[in-house]
Amino acid sequence: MNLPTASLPTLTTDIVPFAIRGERLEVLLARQAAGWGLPGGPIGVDEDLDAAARRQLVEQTGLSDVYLEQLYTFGRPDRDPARRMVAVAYFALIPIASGSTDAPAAGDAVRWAAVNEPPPLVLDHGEIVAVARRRLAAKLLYSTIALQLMPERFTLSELQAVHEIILGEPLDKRNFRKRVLALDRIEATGELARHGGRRPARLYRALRPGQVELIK
Amino acid sequence: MNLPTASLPTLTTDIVPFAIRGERLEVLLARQAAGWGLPGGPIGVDEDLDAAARRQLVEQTGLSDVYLEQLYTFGRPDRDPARRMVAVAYFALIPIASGSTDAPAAGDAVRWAAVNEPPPLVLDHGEIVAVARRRLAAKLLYSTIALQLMPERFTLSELQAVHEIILGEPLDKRNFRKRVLALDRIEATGELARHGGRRPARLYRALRPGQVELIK
DNA sequence: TTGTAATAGTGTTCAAATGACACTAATATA
DNA sequence: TATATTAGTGTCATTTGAACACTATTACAA
Repeated sequence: MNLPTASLPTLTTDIVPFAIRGERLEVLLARQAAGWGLPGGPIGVDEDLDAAARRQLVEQTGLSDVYLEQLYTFGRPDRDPARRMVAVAYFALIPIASGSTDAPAAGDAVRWAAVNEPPPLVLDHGEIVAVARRRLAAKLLYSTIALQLMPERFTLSELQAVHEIILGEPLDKRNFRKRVLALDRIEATGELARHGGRRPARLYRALRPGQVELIK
Repeated sequence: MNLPTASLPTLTTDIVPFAIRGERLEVLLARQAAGWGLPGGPIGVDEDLDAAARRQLVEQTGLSDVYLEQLYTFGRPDRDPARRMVAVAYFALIPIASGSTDAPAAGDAVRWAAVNEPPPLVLDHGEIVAVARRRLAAKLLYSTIALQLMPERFTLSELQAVHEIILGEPLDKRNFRKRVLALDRIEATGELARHGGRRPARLYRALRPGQVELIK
């Protein structure tokens, strides 16, 4: 097995796995020798970039079949003091755990952290999270990307809460519903969500679940 | 000097240098062994990604001090049949040559090509140009990026023509002027552009020339 | 010198989209 | 049966966007 030579930077991926948990936007971190950081690692010699990100996410967090999008490539020569590393960064969107367990896997090798009050992260991972967060917030406004954070069935109140959490500001309930229904990207299932102690809400589902489309 | 080993992909940049020439959007190509392709090449072991792109653009085309933005990282394992190459792609915006010469440099090592009817390019460079073109068109709508294609002083008709060429559709003259002036990112210099044979136009300049700002 | 060709410059009106705003409905539980 | 809690619904005013035509200024030709 060959080791990196001095003639080439090492190429890695770093993945920012986002999920809405409780009332916050959180990131899933992976334990590393130097502290907490983003999941990711070296890209195989003949491995596709997207495939590498997907593989590392599964290996390190157990998460599969999630939305994944290339974010930016970080390559400041001093971003890793030890050796030259260039990271192709991705972000992943993990649906809200609708039922059952929400711990993805891997005992104490991973942890969730709030994006707003993040713990110190290794290298420039804090910056990568910040860039990813900005991109996510921007895309909320002109795409259907928020649906990738939702479970298969969800209520309009839940969808609105997701928008409010990411944008960091309250939205008008009637205007939100008007807009989101006019887009014609979700449909009512006919079922009701019953939680207890209040009026049950209609459940909706995405018309084209896998796709992220530009809107307006 | 070390050569690439089998354990790491080779990291390169590819730059899509856009300019408005005549009535078309064009790209500057560099002659390569296998045909015409984008300027670019290997990134130095301790070289910053942006710096590498900038260096290669100067070396291969003579263009310096242009707007440069990271586009996307292309890494399909089969994109180069010879060896594994991962390319961090950039696009550059070159101001319309206001006066004097517009040939950037480097005799027959470079050539301009229309983006609409592009010649066959090496590897996946055709795809990279297409992605860059889409990004440029998208950014026209929500940023001041078009100003990076303008000379220091320009007329509103010229600015409108740039938009029309990139968007591929005619724009209403009065609405265009209303919008662009309301943004408050350019100012009249007080000078007039005189070309001959017609009414001279007012010259404008960017208020913050280097900056690309998000609008509306 | 006058006429012509060419481009610069300028407002209004209508339609559509956006944003603000408050009450009734349905359920679980005390 | 009363109460607490969340779901669900429409209108109006303002802002924004789109369509639209004529006059002004110059160079050059007749």
